[in-house]
Amino acid sequence: MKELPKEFKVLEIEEKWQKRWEEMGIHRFNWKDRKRPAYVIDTPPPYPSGDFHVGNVLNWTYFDIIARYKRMRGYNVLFPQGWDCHGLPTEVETEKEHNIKKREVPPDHFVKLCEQLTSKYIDIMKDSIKRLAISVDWTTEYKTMDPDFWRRTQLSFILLYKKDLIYQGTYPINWCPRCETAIADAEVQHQTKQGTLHYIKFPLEDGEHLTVATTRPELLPACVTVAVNPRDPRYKQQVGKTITVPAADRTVTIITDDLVDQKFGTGVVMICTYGDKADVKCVQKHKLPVVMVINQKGEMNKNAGKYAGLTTQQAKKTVTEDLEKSGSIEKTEPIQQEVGVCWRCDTPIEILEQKQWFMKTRVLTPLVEKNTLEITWYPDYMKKRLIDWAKSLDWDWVISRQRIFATPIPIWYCKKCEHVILAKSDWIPIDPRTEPPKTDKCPECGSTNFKPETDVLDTWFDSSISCAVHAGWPDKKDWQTRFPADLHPSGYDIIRTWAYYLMVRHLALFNEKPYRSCLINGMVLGTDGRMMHKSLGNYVPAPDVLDKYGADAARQWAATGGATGSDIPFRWPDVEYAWRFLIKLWNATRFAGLNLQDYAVTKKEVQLELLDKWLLSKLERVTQKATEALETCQFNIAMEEVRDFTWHQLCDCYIEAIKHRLYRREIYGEEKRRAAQYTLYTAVYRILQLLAPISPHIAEEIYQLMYVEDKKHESIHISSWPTPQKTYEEAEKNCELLVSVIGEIRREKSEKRLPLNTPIKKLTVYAGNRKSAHILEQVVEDIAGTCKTEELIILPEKGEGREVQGHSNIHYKADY
RNA sequence: GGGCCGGUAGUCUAGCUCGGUUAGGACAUCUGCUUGACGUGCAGAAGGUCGCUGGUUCAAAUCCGGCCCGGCCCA
Repeated sequence: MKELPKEFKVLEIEEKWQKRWEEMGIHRFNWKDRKRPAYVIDTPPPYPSGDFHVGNVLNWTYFDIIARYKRMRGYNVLFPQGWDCHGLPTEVETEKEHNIKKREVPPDHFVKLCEQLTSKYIDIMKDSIKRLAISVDWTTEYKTMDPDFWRRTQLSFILLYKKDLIYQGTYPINWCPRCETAIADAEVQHQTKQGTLHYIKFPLEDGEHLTVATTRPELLPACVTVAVNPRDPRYKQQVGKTITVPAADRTVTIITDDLVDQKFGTGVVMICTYGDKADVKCVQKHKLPVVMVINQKGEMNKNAGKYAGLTTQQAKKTVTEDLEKSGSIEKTEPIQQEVGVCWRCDTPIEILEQKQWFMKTRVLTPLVEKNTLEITWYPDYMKKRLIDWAKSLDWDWVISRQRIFATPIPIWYCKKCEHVILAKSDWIPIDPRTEPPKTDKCPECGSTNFKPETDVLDTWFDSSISCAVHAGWPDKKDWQTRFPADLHPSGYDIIRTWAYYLMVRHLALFNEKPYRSCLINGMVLGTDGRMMHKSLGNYVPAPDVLDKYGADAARQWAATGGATGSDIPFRWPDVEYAWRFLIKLWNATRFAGLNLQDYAVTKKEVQLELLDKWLLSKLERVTQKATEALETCQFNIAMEEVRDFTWHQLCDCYIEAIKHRLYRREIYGEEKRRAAQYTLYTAVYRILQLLAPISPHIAEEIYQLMYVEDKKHESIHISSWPTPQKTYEEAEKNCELLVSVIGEIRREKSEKRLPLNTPIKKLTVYAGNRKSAHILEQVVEDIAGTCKTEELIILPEKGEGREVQGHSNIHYKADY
């Protein structure tokens, strides 16, 4: 057994073990192991943004704790690591960096530039992940931009196409005019914005008019009807009449629809192509004409007449001015409105009708619900978010994107007959933008001229097959033995995307749920209580924390910040407290080490004192509680149990009370010293084991110095998780008396402003009855030794003096 | 408008599933103290209408109803 150095050099130690673990390969999954059960983590591949913030620290710590815990429980843990590379921000940044427009260079060239940028960011994030000691198996690393990965994405497309779950069609979709691409419902966020409600007069044939309230006068050229609620008595007479749309050369017929809210504006609304989803519903229901007035860049097109060429903002202004001139505006008023915006760039989205590729997701909703309910959720109520989301979807998933850096859609079209040619599974990976189909002629018309599909796939189409890919699909024949994954971790903000897309895609492909349990983390809040965000100035980069206090402390903050699933405020004092605990543990084990130098580990029975049994019994309870807590992902409880036991039970109470035995064997004897040594040795090792999943470096460092020769595991992280041992219930109960008496004496010394090591000349304890007296007699040495008592008398009778808190029949008198 | 979550000392948080201990802890505050591992420490102290309200119960932070406030998601 080696002595621990006086100083605990956190950063040095952490770096050392991160390297050694990688050399040892203890985090690697054994693909051939048939003995140990596998435990598969569906690591969400991060998007390589180059940032690793404390929010990442939180969620990565959560599932790394599970990974390390499960390894110690004897599982063959598959903890893979991928990168979800494709994405619009990378395209935008690449354009900026090289001062080019993506459509101006060949797609394969642009993709190369995006790949370079992505690789740079992956390296940065990889460093942070390693510094946090996330125990991923780096031999499994993959990038969704690698052809070997997108081969799988394309294969999934082919399979779903053949299952008739993918179709092409012209439907309304969400469109980001800045990104110039379709986006899915999940990619639309809602913001409250200040808008203006315009009350516009629509002339009736008889010279009267109806007033329509709208926030989007620029859509007047797209107005195809005017609607009122069928139960609205104000407009009963007008239904069916013809009305003129101002600013557009058009008359329409007034209809009724239940969707119209009588209380909004005047109760008369215009239906256009498309102001919102309600318009879409109304147009479909009444089979109204579609008049697209906005193009893909967010500009008015020729259908907008004189407004063609203006942006929607300019058009809003110009139309309003025109209406004012003609006296068509009755009034305007400010209004708070919810606007759908693109989640990547905050640009208000438009609803356009376009030819796109879709996956049939809504037909799977009952299956999604059933499987969601079969999954274990931590915490349980989070399942509702997924179910509610799935049920609320109005449209199928639009999977085509008008971008470049993404997985190509493996489709060509016959130039002559428009026949769709789907890639065969042995053609992929293939990029239709640069490669022709591997066939001579169109199977329909025999033509040899093809044109490629230039659209690409939604990035979620890559990342939503991760569970199957991690398991080894489609190449490893036994991939289904590792599927579904045991754990899918996710923030609650991405349940509707990540958790949902995984669910719907794996169900569609394999008719099986992708994961058996789902671990949800909350958001990290800044010290001001608001969600941590760069723009709010309350942002803390992870390296700041790691540089100052190290990974073990940062991980403790993550574990103890709050209940799993709830939002966790970032607090420097918490990290500092965690760091102080590490120092405390270091010093306690250093004390143990110094006093264990002559301790020989043998199987020989030791004669345990009451206090030893008390500590060992408490140790078993902590073990049990920590185990139960980890089994249910209650990291805060697990850590607090270990921390509280170590700091208070072991250090403040037990160590202080055995010093006399350790230091003065000539008085107390070798056997009692050995019992204290055995107890210390056992307790410290157990603490290290319980702490290992949460603060892995310090646990390893102390283990390697003090225990490796005896325990012989290459690393503490592959030692077996402790199973419950014998408890001593009577010793626990009796020792509470001892602890109370010592506590009362300390309190008295404190009140009298005396140092704790002030000797007591004579201490007389009135135990109140024979039973208590008998118990205290067994621990006289502990009381005397801890409280520096020269003469100690225990009497069974009741007596005068200071009352021991919690034991009203016990009193004592101390003479100093 | 709907759904979900939260409201516990100055601040943050645990406990609520399954009602019963003096409501646990951290930070901050105050008072002391070299206990031969640790002042990065130790021993103490003070600080609470458990959002409000009604109900169930012998008993409610905990269960049920209503309301108020905050957050998130969705219309």
